[in-house]
Amino acid sequence: MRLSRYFLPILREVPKEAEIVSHRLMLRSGMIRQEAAGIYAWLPLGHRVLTKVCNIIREEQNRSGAVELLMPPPQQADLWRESGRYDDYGKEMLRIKDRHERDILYGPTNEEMITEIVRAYVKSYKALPLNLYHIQWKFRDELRPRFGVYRSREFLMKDAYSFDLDAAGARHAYNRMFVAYLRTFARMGLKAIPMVADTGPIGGNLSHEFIILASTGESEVFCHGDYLGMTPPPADVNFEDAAGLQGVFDQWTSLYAATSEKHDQAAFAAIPEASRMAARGIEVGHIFYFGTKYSEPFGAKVQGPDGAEHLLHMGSYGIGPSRLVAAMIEASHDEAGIIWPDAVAPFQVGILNLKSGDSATDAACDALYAALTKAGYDVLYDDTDERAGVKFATADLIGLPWQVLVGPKGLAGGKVELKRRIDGARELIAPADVVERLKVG
RNA sequence: CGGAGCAUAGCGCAGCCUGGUAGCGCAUCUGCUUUGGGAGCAGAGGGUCGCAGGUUCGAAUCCUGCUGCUCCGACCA
Repeated sequence: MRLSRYFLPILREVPKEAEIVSHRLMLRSGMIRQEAAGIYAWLPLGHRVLTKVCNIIREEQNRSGAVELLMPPPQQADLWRESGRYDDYGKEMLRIKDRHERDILYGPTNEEMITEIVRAYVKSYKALPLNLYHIQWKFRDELRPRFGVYRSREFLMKDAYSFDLDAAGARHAYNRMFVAYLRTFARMGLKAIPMVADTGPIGGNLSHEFIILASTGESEVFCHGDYLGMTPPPADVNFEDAAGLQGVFDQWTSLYAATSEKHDQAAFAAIPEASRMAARGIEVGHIFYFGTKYSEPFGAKVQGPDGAEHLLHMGSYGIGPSRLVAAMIEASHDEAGIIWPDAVAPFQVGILNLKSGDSATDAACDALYAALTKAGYDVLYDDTDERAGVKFATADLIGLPWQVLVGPKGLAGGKVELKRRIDGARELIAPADVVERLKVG
């Protein structure tokens, strides 16, 4: 993409409402624009990151055996009356009347709808296990939205719902998601720690929050320091192997880790002092096993091998991609701007033409742009006629992981400069070697 | 939902108290000079001063109502 043809509204000054660093940087780098309290438009740069985050989530959900569908944001109130949550949910639920005075709501979650769908079609244990997920906009009318897309009213959520014949099957389903989540966050360059959690209004008896550590995190968390050194499960983990997955689960839950609500001072004190970590955390995922809480009111049953009818055992599993984007910035930035992990960077490589209009520099940039694009990289080519300093500042602000600086000084020696955003390391390199060099990482 | 505040150009702000032709910085456009870490000079464009009433010869400014937004607290992917 040529920057001169792109839509990247960079702000030099920060809008006053932005309190936390991720909100400030998302506004400054032209990723989002606020349209109302807690409601945001995703501008092209932000949309690119959000899309990449969703794709990683999607790949790992699919790998674990979950199946994607798409349910609508508006739902009929009657569906929620079946579970009793239409009255329970309170003012967080956005309620609407259509032209026929029918009660409609903008979905804050989808347990009811997915249970209705499964109830309609799934009649036999042979269709199980089943895990259906979608990535869709949710609305929760928060008392006080804040911190940009971190706590917005409209937000994107990946929500998965598992259906099994019995508690043992549901436990396997829970562990599949547990492992998929470990992999998902690791691929985004995040160290997410699973912590014992409250089940809250969703109900149930087994639940974990996935927390990443960041000094600006909302909740206080306590855990064993060894979590930071643990290796996530590999890509070829066997999701059919119930015992193997339970082993991974046991390993990742063997050490102490809890949010402040579930904190056990005595257990924490038992950890050797050097390994005790008390920090701030950001919740980026939450998984629940809740048994027959919804299948019972909905009458969602299948016939088992014994010929009898069995209520489905369910779990639900959420990740907020829009919040995740903000969380990644909280966890990875410096004074100059965002530092994106390669996997989610809006563009992997930036080409900075330090002297637009100089024919040799233009030609070198054009050639590099063509070569990198052909090699499959997402490239942002800054071909504007801004000064070099402006281009450096822009590339660092929007967090391009690799930056190729092309100017007359370097080209005089047959070189361009390759800069790594994360540590500022630079190396002089021949333009023809850039593609090969990036493969090394 | 309790408490506090704000609303004037894309962004940040002044002007309001004491009514009298709507301003500053950044950004944008034009020209010249610059050109490897957010350039300089000169010029230009851009506003129903959140909305609706009222007071007044005259309202950004005073009064009333409304709307939107932000911050602090309790709740939340």
